[in-house]
Amino acid sequence: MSAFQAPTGTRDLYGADGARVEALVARFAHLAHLAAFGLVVSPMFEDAGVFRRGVGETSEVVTKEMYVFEDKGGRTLALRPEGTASVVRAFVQHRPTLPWKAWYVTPAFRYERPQAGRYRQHHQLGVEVLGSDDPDLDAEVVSLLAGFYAAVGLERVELRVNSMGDAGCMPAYGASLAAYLAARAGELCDEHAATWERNPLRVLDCKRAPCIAVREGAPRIADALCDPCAGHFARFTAGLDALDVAWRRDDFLVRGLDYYTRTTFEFASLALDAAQNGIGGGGRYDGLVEQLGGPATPGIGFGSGIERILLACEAEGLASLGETPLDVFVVDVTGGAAARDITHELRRAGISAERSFDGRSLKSQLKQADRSGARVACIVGPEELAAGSVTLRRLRRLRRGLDAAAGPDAGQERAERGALAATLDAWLR
RNA sequence: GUGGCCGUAGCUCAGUUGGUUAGAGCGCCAGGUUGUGGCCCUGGAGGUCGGGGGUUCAAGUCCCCUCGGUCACCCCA
Repeated sequence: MSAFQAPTGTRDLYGADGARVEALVARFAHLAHLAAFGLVVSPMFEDAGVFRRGVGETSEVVTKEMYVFEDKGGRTLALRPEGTASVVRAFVQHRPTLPWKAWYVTPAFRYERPQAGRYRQHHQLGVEVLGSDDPDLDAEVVSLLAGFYAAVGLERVELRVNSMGDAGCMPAYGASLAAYLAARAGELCDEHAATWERNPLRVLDCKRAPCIAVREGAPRIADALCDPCAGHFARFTAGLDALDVAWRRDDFLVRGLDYYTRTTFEFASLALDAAQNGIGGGGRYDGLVEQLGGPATPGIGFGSGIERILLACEAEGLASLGETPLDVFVVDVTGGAAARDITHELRRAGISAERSFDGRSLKSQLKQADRSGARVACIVGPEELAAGSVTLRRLRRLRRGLDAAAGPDAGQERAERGALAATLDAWLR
């Protein structure tokens, strides 16, 4: 047991996990660029008020789980529990031209008991668009996330969508829901029997049988939407159809952060257990910019959890995600200068290359080459050094079809040092 | 924050009613083969038995506390 360990609920991602994260971020960045999103990098901590007002005073993410601390200047700061509030704060501060389309990758911090797929530091990929309430944009944003999951290789993903109305129709719906719940408050689960008055919408989201029974007879959001909100939702879902994004309406989809209006959506992995199967979600937040002191500006975005995506990939058996075999392993038993120079030369030519250090034996170096997964070993011994050449040897993934009886020298040949990169290009093609 | 289960080598785990220098497999390093990896053989490194306290002649083993992991609830990515 080492003296220091990663803090509770945190972990180190490295090796195969590190490669997977790299692949996820690269694919997301690529898709974001194709859709004209620009990267935004914001501080991981903010004035705690940014999250209190931005995420919502009543959300549990803020009331129970936020990492709040005082710095040496007496400022009350908080580690970001999610990405949207910071990006919106940056928008209000800098006022970029509209529409502003930003993507990000960020750690997020929540103080809670760790569990499968739930950590005190997790990582999210996301986008935000400020400055348009066009429902076609909603479809574009959701389509981006759906396309990302598809590009990663996930197939068992379900999209649920809903509309939470706006400041015009939501208060009336909240009142009618509250009136309905008041009449049946005794039938709710223990948790919500105590809290339904403060946030009646949360009852719709409850997974316990008593609340599920109660909500069956509850007023429906769909019936309560005003004409503009209903029209917005209809255009949004028509957009999803046009973009070939499969979706399912869920009247009870009520997300946990307070800022959502109109469009809300959630992607769940059907390969994961229900407890932590949410891999990404988001929605529209047309009042958030004002909440943070900016001019009335509509916005929409999503966040998707990298650790959850990794779990979903594992559950779907996508083992090869991020696997990028090394091209060449340089084996040098003449002192290391040749390895030093050849790896440099290959890398400059765009060929990935590794070598061993510390003057290991030929056997040891070849063993390392094998283990590295490299496709080709480039061997330099005294003979090659004297002749100005190298020996190229196919390693395991290039040896299919080579007869073992053909001898130890099968699948290898000499190449001139001067033509090395060109020869390897042909081998690796 | 509440509850269940679990902490022995880098990893997966054995370790008898408490009894001498705590073991195996895998992995790692070296050698067998001073020019050929994967298979095989031999050897080696690597452990304050999560930490602290207690009981005992004696604790990996029993008791208490604590830290950590894991799973579930809550909530969420």
